[in-house]
Parts: sequence; structure tokens; C-alpha cells
Amino acid sequence: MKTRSQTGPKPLKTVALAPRPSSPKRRLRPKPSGKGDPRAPKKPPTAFFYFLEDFRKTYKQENPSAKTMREIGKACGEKWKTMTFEERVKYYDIATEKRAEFEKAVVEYNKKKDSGEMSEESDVDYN
DNA sequence: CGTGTGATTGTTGAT
DNA sequence: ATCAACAATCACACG
Repeated sequence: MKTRSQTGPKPLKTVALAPRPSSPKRRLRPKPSGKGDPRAPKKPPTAFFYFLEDFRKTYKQENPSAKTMREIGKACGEKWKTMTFEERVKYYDIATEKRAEFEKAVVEYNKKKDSGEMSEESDVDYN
């Protein structure tokens, strides 16, 4: 948290890493110009991400020289589609549980706000 | 030195 | 119903 304005936004995208046949800039991330809630529950990883977590380990073992997620991501996505529903269901189940927990966290998060942490910057821990 | 970018799909909120 | 944004992660580029 610091130097965000100091460093300034870097819209410079050096694509020298990987050639993009077509750059479908899918989603740009507009920076929250407003404020971010420090205790706002973030979205839980999707089933795909859990698969990634497991896949990364395997990929690293077979390819210790694995560069980064970008390469793994593609490999994962390709394999993910080849996986049968039964195999994917395993990860869906995990994600589903996490989502339930996530929703619960949101409720508590709202409670804290109701507690009195509405807009004062007091660093009091209500834990 | 710090941070933004890119790539993957799934989930969710908003309109 | 449909779009857009964000979730983890890591090498690399830029100021």
C-alpha cells in the first residue's frame, strides 16, 4: 500500500514474452479508484483453480523447468476440457463448499460493518 | 524496488 | 438473459 500513485499506473504491456496471435483483451481490470475493504471476503477460487493447484504440482514434477502459470494455464485449460465430468465434479464439489463458506464470511463481514466499522478509520480490531 | 501484465476457466453480481 | 470483473500464480518488463 504504498506508492501506488508514486509508481503510477503502468499501462505498458510488454508482450515480448509470448506472441499473441490475437490479443482478445478479455477483461481489463479497472482499478478501484474508490476504496477497498480490507476485510472484504474475496471470491473463492473456482473449481478450475483447485484443479490448477493440483495440476501445477504435477506439471512442475514432469517439467521442473516449467516457466509460469501462463504455460501451465494453457495446458490446464486444454486438459481440463478433456477431463470427464466425474473428474471435474470432484473439484466442483470443493469449490461448492468453499462458496458456502464464502457466503458465510460475507454475512459476518456485513455484521462487522454494522458493528460500527462503517466509516471510521479506527484500527480497532473487533476480533 | 515495486507493481502491472498475461493466461486459464468458473462463479457471481449487475443491468 | 448477457456482460464484465475477479479469483491464484509466477516470470518478466518498465520507471
